[in-house]
Amino acid sequence: MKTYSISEVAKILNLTVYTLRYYDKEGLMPFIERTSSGIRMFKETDIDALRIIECLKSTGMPIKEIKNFIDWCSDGDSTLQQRYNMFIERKATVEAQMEELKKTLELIEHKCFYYETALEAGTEDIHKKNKIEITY
Amino acid sequence: MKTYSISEVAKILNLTVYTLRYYDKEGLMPFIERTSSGIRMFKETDIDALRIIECLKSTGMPIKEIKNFIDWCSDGDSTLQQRYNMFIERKATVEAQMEELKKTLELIEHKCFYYETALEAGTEDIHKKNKIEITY
DNA sequence: TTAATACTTAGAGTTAACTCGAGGTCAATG
DNA sequence: CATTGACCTCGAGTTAACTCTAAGTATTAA
Repeated sequence: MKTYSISEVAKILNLTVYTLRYYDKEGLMPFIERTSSGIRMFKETDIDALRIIECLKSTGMPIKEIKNFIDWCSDGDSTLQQRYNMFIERKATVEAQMEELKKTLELIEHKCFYYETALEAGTEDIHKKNKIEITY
Repeated sequence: MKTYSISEVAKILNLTVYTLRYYDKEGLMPFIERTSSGIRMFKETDIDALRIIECLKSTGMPIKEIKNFIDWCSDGDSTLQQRYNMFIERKATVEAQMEELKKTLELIEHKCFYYETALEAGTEDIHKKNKIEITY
């Protein structure tokens, strides 16, 4: 079974070796095996696990909470409910984030339009009722 | 014209007074007027400006870059192009973030399904070809 | 066999974004 | 006229997530 070095994994996942070692130090990678001389050997399944970690991270989950999940995984079937609950909760937060982003995008698109017309007019004043105000 | 105190604005925008003062310290609020005794008086337009700041922040823009934008606003029409470019760029990053989130959501939904079936079966083993592996 | 290269650890340093404490001012109320 | 509460500044402290340095080990290539 092929294994990967830390720098190979860093390249694959677009992370730095520092970050990977930091994750290991924080207990996010209890599954990584080592050579007799202590060098980490990453299996394909380890890389998949890291992808899940990255996925959770991208939902804004702090590393300490991700560690809880990793610990539950090591604990086996007795923690299935917790893990399920966690993903259901994550699903809700991501959906909320998408809603947030949608609103953000709308405001930004409005501003794009605002500046487009201001550029055409050569001045922002066309958007101001009262020309003394500055609109941010 | 009605004005608001810092604590009122904090309540409206769901921020702390500490955060608002921090933004001011960082130069994000050069437009806020003060009473003769130095107390900040927020106008409606100031609150709108803060909403834009929050919007930019929610796209992941660091405060120093938001400050650039605020400075451009104070500089007037000569910076219209920069500000337009900035919003176009923000639009692109938000769209990329939405794509990212979509993928994240798919993975999470997959995991919800994974744990749902595992819970029904009472064990995670049903998902494993090789029952010795742990799947994270 | 020696040089280069990639790995190891422990622990210190960095950065962003708050977050707060101390000490002070000011306006209103009993 | 003293007290209360909301405001002020300055600067220190906190936290998360890296990011890096130093000192050392292991593997390969000439």
